[in-house]
Formats: sequence, structure tokens, C-alpha cells
Amino acid sequence: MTSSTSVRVRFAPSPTGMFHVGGARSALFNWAVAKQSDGGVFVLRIEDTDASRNQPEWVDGILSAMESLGITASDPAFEGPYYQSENAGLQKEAAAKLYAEGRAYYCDCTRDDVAARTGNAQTGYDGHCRDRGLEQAEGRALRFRTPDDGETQVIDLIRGNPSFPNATLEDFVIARGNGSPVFLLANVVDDVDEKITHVIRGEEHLPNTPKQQLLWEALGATPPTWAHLPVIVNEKRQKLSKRRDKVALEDYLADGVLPAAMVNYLMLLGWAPGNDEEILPFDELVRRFRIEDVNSSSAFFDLKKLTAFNGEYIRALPLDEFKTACAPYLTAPHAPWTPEQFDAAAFDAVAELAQTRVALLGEITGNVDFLFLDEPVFDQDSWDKAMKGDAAALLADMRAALADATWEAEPLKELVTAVGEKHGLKLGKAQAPVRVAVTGRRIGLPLFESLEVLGRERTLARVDAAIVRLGA
RNA sequence: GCCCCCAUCGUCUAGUGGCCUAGGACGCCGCCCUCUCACGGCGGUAACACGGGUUCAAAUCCCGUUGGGGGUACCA
Repeated sequence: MTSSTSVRVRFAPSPTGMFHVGGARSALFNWAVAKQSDGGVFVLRIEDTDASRNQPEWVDGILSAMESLGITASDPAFEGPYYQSENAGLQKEAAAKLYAEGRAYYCDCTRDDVAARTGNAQTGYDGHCRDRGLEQAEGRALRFRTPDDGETQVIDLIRGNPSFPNATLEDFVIARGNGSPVFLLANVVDDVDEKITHVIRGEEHLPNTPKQQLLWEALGATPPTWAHLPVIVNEKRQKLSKRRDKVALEDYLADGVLPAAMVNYLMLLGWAPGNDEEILPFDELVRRFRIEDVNSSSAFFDLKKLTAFNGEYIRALPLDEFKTACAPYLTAPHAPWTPEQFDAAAFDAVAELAQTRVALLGEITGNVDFLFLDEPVFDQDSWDKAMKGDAAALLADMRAALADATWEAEPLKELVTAVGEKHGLKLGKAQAPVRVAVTGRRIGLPLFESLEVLGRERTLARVDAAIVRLGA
């Protein structure tokens, strides 16, 4: 895409009110193309010929999800939502025109009729009504008369220019028996009407393309440039599906994936910004993006890499922003503690220590829960490993020393080191029982800072409880 | 069945005939740092699906095979 051309690209999410990862990537690519172009416009449209399904709430849901990815209606390149149903009149007009010109004909065959004639339920329409000269009537569908020979070549920026033998293209339906236009026609009529220059969509639409292109031409318009994006697949290399896979963008955002990390990762599926850095600001990604550089092979959605990227984005956050980003996870329903138990000052004190330890914002609760819960959540495996040998004796000594220690991280560390040495243990081993007694886990925030924030009272109570538990 | 698309490390990719004994990133493994775990630093593992051509030279071009995926509705 050269920056001197003016393009109008369309993004058409399915009308579910959810914004899926595949659709999000597609939107991002569309967006990048529009943004690079002089006067480029990105058109969002909910595609459905059934007006009752074009619910405003869905549009709102998709808009807000897009906004969280940095695509907002206030951006000059964004044209905003559009209801296809508004164009029903134009679509019927187009169907009538095609019929009047002999490019389409009426057909009263049922599916069973066709199957009975061809003897194969999988073969397409056999052209039975082509020359029967049927008039328009209720129950008769309008079919487009495809050329008998030659081939239809599609100009595709991503996968060369595939061509399709016209003989394999059946006479497809463009309007139903009740006169309502079918998706294929509605889609083309709207694109022509909106002067769409670039159709950028998933590879699964490629087989439909020759039909649509034929329609563009029959309507007297110059077909757009197509770009069929590779599909995003799951670990079984199947196209991501709403039923099987976790595809709703909202779900990832809810787990604590930062929008910027998601955008960055999604841009990398099927495309690379170069041979150096992969983590780049969105503007830079858009600047480097060329739709024709996108690969044609499908890409696996790798949660591990997304999570790794997210960790980097989290660590790059200024501390204040990190704290703000954590806020939603510090209260119900994410947090296992009550609002009364939560202590904002305590959280602030350890936030910086937690920042390098979370790859998903949702993981913050597990890092700080011991500060707010009355009892730590004990991890059995941690307990078993840390409380081996004479842990009870060690804890008793620790408890005695802790009782009148100077309550700051550094002195506490020295104290635990000293008690450990009396037991012939290095600090790494000596701190383990204390850590598990106080936090419930073997891994976590630096212990002495944690103790400082927790306070002497609660620390001693927990060590006592652990000793009792060990004795039992 | 028919039509179409795809094929480089486990994964995402760089690579557009010589710069490739194939580069980066995530993962994984090891070492260093270290109170645990992370972070950070250093190092390592690992790929051109197969078979034919074309060419002085092929991961790169052509053909075939195999394997994967998608489409094939009076759904969108």
C-alpha cells in the first residue's frame, strides 16, 4: 500500500457483539492500511441482511472493544458504524437491474429437485431454470447467470492472483424467494455504494470472491483490490472458532492482557515489522506495515508469546500506571478478600516488587493475597517441601527472635540469617519455613519486605499457627 | 466429490537465485545474579515436508507427491 493512494477499506465483524481475536487482527490490518493512505477511510459495518440482527448494542460492544485497542470513532480515518439494512432498497434495485438485463433469472427449484437431477447432494446448482424464462413470483429465487467459459481472476495483494474456472461457478442465488437480497449481493451493493477500494478479510472468503467480482462487473463497477488474510488457527491448526476456542477479546482483556500488548502481538501474526525488535509502539507498527508483506500461511495463536509480551508491557509501565491497572483485580469479584480487608497502603508498599512478577494483571491477587487475608492460603506442595526436618524447632527460634526484632526489611534479613546459621542452614533454606508460614507459598514477593509490610503482630501469629499445625 | 489456499526451528517469523555452514522473537535447557520466585545478563537446543527439474549456483523459480486448511446453502 503506497501512502499516496486514497483507500476506503471495510471491516465487517460478525454481528455477535463480541470482538474476536481474528477479527481484531483483521481490523488492525485494515486500520493500518487506511491510516497509511492519504484520505484513507476505515469503514465499520455490521454485516447482516436481516435487519433484526443489526442490534445497536452489538455495534456499541464492538466499538468499545475497538476503542480499547486504540481504534476510536474520533479518529479521522474511522468512519464508524453503518447499518447495512439501510441499503435494502438499493439492493433490490440492483437485483431488478440484473434480471432486466438478463444477467439473472428466476428459479423455482428446491434443493431436493436439484439433488434428484444431479444424483449428488454435493454438486452445485445445475442450471435447470436458466432458459425457462420464469417470471418473478413469490417463492422463486433469483439466480445470477455465471459465464459458461473463461475464468475469473481476482487481484489479491496477499496471495498472488488466483483464478477460478467459470465453469465451476454455479448460478448462485442473489435474492430469496421472498425478494430479500442474499448476503453476497447485499455485500457487493453496499461496497459499490460506499466506493470501497480495498476488501481486506479472512482467507475463508476467498472462494466467494469470484462470485462477488462477477457481481461487481455485472453492476458496471470496477472490482476492488482484494487482500485475503491468513486465518488464525488453534493448536490443531483449525480456524479459531467461537465454540471451541477462547476467542473473545473481552476475555483476554479481563484476564489482564493490556490492550497495547494484544495489539502488538496480533500485528505479528502473519507479518513481521523487520528483522530486529518485535515489541514496538503501535504507530511504529503501522508505519512499517505493508499489507502486501503479510504471509499467506495460517498462524497459530500462541498464548505463551502473548503472555510474554504482556509481561514486558507490564514491566514497562510507570509504577503509578501499574497500580492503576491493578485496581480492578484488587476488588471483588477478582479478589478473594473483602473491601474491608483490603489495605491500599500495604498494596502500594509492595506494588513495585510485584510488577516484575506478573505477566497477566490477574496474577496480582496471588502475589499479594497474604497481606489481606486473615489466614494465608496454604499450598500443600509448598508446605510439604518447606516444613521438612526440624522445621518446628527452627520456627520456634525464629519466633523468639522475631518477637523483639527491629521491624524493617534489612534487620529482619540479618536476624533470619543468624537464626538459620545456628541451625546450620543458609538463608535460602532458613527462610523457606517462615515464608510458607506467613504467605502460604514457597514462591512470591521478597520475604523481608513482605514481613515489614505485614507487621509484627500478624507475622508472629502466623508463625505460631504454623508451629501448632506442625505439632498436630 | 468438485473448487481454492497453504507448506522455513515446538510456535510467530526474516529470507524474493549467490551475503544462508539459514537470522530474530516466544518457549525450552544451562550458567551468572540472588532470601524464594521473578526481573536482568550470558550461552545453548532446534527448521528450509518429500521427489524431480531449470541454473555455474535454489530455502528462494517450475512440475509432481504428500500433508494441512478453507469453501462448496433461498447462513452471514
